[in-house]
Amino acid sequence: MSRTAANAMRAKESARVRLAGAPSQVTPLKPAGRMRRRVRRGEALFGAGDPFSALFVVRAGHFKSLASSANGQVQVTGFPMVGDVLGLDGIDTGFHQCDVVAFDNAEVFVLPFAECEQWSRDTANGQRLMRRLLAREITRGHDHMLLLSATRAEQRVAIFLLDLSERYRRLGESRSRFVLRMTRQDIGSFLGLQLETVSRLLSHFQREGFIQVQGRETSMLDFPALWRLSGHTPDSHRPVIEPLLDPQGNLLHVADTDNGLVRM
Amino acid sequence: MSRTAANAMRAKESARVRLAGAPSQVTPLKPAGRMRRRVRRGEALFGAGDPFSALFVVRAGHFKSLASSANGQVQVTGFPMVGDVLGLDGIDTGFHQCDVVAFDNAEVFVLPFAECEQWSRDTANGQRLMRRLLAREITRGHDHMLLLSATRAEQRVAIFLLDLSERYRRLGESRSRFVLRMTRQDIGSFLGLQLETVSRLLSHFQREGFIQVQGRETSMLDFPALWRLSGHTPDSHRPVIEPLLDPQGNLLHVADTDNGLVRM
DNA sequence: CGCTACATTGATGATTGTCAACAAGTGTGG
DNA sequence: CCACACTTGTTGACAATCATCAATGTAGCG
Repeated sequence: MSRTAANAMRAKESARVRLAGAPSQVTPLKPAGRMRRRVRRGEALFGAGDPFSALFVVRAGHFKSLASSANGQVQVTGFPMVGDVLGLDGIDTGFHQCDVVAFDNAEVFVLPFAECEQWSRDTANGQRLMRRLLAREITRGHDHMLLLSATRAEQRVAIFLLDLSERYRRLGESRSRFVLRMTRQDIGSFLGLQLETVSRLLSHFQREGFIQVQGRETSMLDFPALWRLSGHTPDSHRPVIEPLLDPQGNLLHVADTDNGLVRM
Repeated sequence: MSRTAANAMRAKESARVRLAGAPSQVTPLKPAGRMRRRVRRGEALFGAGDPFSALFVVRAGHFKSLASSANGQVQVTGFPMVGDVLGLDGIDTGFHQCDVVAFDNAEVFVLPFAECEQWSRDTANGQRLMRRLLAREITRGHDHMLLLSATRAEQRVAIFLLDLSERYRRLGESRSRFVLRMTRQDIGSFLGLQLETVSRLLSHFQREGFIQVQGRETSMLDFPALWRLSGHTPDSHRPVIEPLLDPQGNLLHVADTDNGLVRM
């Protein structure tokens, strides 16, 4: 089954189930998610210092986001992919604080921030959604800090692989076979390690039979072993991230009383 | 563009606009900041899993905030003090994700979240303030990640000391003499180091004449040296953090077009 | 006053960063 | 189409930093 089909099915079911419980919560929503922007491989969606005017939702492609300190130190803070929201870092100051660069030819939905603000003012759902997007970003930051302070490099790499795998699974793709879009250096920066350490550990995991790597082609062979190395358990992971848009680009509606979604 | 350049640009623009446009932005604000809560030394203001119902602004005292992962790993994510806002992490799920513990007998203003929501819906200023509080927390997270990925422990400790010094200065206290409220272990957790490493580096800094430490009594003796170790420059630091309340507990008002403050 | 938590310091070894060489893949231009 | 430069990835040798273990000292608190 194609990934699109799988997602459509899930979305449909989700809509049905939730509609029963929270019909009164449904309110009309402007189809602002129609505006799109293409970003070519290697190009930046936006850079630190750019004036902030819109949020973006990834529709296709893979990105990396980079935070940089004044002294020139740069760190990869994330690898956004389909369904992820970008640009939240610009809300505070009105200027983006991060660079976001595309790994491949990508496409994003553009949500002009003025509209988001309006929507956030006019509807309780909009307000909730905006708040939760921001709050989730904070939680993501905490998770990353915990990752960075994980003592052993082995542990960090294992967590990284499992996390990526889980994200692909949620998108309806294979959780055991995927392509690493980023370089070893990007991974290293994200994990607070040198690229050689990353390379060595991937090779090590392969020798142990936990994974198979050939360049960026990756297969997860032994999940239990990786979970053991990661120090976590499969279910100990974060709650499911609610998408803002469905695969067709329709805005979703966040109900109040539960964490469910209603398709508009 | 570098962060420094962006900040400089913003500051300049902000200054200009503030003088011209801000006064008309003033609107009445409910004095919700009057409700208080005391927290005794060692007690938790809230803990992970507690239902979220309010935000807090520190009025007096010192805290540490702790993020914990499912496997039991705990990390210090910050050392909130007077003027800092606590509880933002609970907005997403309705339950707090962090523990916040007082180092001394402390007092906080309580801002019931229902009021914040109402205020955020009814006034443009409220909306802005809420958003910016959240967005700032995201930026703070990025800064901490950069700190954690600073390669050398020496650098991390230097940054930690300078950051603390700067925060005290902003509160009108001495930037060169202060007391570390937290243990070496807390510092280590915050910096991703072992407590022994922290202790050793503080001793080392003292031998070099950069600081003087005696237990938790700390004097900063050689700022230039510390800046050099930190890899930063004094002005490369964060923009001034806007307080939510002034020292008397009056709510402040954030104007729209700039980053200035107007006292209500 | 003794207990407990906290801090300092030393010795040691493991993990990881650094430097270096080389291989493999990618894109460019002749 | 091939040669070439360039980026990326792998692997080895070595050194340095930092974690670990352990002993001792110190301050705060009942």
